[in-house]
Amino acid sequence: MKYPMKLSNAMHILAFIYINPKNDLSSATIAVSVHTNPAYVRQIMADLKMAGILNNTQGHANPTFTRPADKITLLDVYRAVEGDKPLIHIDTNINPDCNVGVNIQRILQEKYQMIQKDAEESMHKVTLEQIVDEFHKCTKDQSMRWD
Amino acid sequence: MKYPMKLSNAMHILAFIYINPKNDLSSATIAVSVHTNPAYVRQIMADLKMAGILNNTQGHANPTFTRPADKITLLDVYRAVEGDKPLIHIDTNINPDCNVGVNIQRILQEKYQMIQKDAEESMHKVTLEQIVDEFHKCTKDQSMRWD
DNA sequence: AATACTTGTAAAAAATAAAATTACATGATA
DNA sequence: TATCATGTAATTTTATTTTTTACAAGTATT
Repeated sequence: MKYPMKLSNAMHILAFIYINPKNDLSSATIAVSVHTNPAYVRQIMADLKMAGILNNTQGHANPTFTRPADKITLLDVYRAVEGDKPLIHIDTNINPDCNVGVNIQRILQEKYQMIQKDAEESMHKVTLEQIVDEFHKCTKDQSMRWD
Repeated sequence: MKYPMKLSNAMHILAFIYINPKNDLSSATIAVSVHTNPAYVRQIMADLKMAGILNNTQGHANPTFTRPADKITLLDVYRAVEGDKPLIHIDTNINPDCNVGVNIQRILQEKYQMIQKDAEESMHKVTLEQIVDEFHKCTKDQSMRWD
C-alpha cells in the first residue's frame, strides 16, 4: 500500500523513543521496529525536529523530546509530517470555463476546511502520553516505565 | 498515488445535475465540466447509483436523484465513492515481532476511528442543497432554479 | 589521529493507488 | 435499422509516497 503513513510512522517512532529511553535509539534500531530503512526514519525525525518536537545531535543517537509527552499531540505530529496537506482534496483541475465547476469546488473547499478543523480538534485531544499509557496498560508490562 | 478526488468529482456531478436539470446530462457533457472523460463520470455515477443516491437508465441520459437534495449529504457521497476507506491510515506493515509496533498501531487505529467519526459527523451536516444554494447566491443567478 | 560509529540530506528509483483511457456489450430513441 | 446513450471490465498513464543509494559531516572510543 502507498497510502500516506508518515503520521503513523512518526507516532511509532516517538512511542518507541518514549518506551525505550535507555535502549539504543539509532535510526537503524528504530527502522527494524517500523519495518523500514534508517534513512526514512531519519527523514521523519528531521520533520519532527524541524517542528520543534524532537531534539537530536548529528553523529550521536540520543533523540529526546523538547517537552513532556502529554504536550505532544497527534495534531502536532500531523502538522510536522504533513504540513498543510488536508485530509480531503478539492479538484483543482476542473474546466476553468465552467461556472459550475469553478464555484462548486470553491464552495466544497470551505466545507472541507470545516471538516478539517473538526478532525484537527479531535487530533489535538490525543497525546503521545495517552497512547503510551494505553500501550503499557494493554501489555501489562510497566517494568520499562522510566517516569 | 494521486490524491483521491472521487468525492469532489461526485459532488461536482451531483451539483451539475441539480443546477442544469433541463440540460443535456450525458456523461460526455458532464465530463467537459469536470475536465475528465465520460467513462470516469459513468464510473462515479455507478457508485452513486449503487449507493441509492442516483437513478439512471442505461442507454438514456436522464439521471435523477432518488431523494431531495437536502437529504443527500457529503457523508452519503463519501461513503458511496470511498466505501470504508478511512481518511487516515495506520501502518499495517510494521515488524510483527515488535511489541511496540504492533500495539502502537492498534491503539492509533482506535484514535483514528474517533477522528474519522468526528469528520463524518461534520460531513453529515453538509447537504447537496446547501452547496447548490451557496452556488446560486454567489453567482447571483437564480434564473436556472427549478424548485 | 585513526576508526567506526552516527546523523543529516539530497537525489534517484521503485512501488502503488488513483485517474485516464480503451473497448465493447447492452439499452433507448427516432 | 442507425445512432445515440449507459454500464462495465481491463489496461495504461500519472502522481505521490516510500525506498534506496550515496555521501558529507559530527561523535566517541581507542
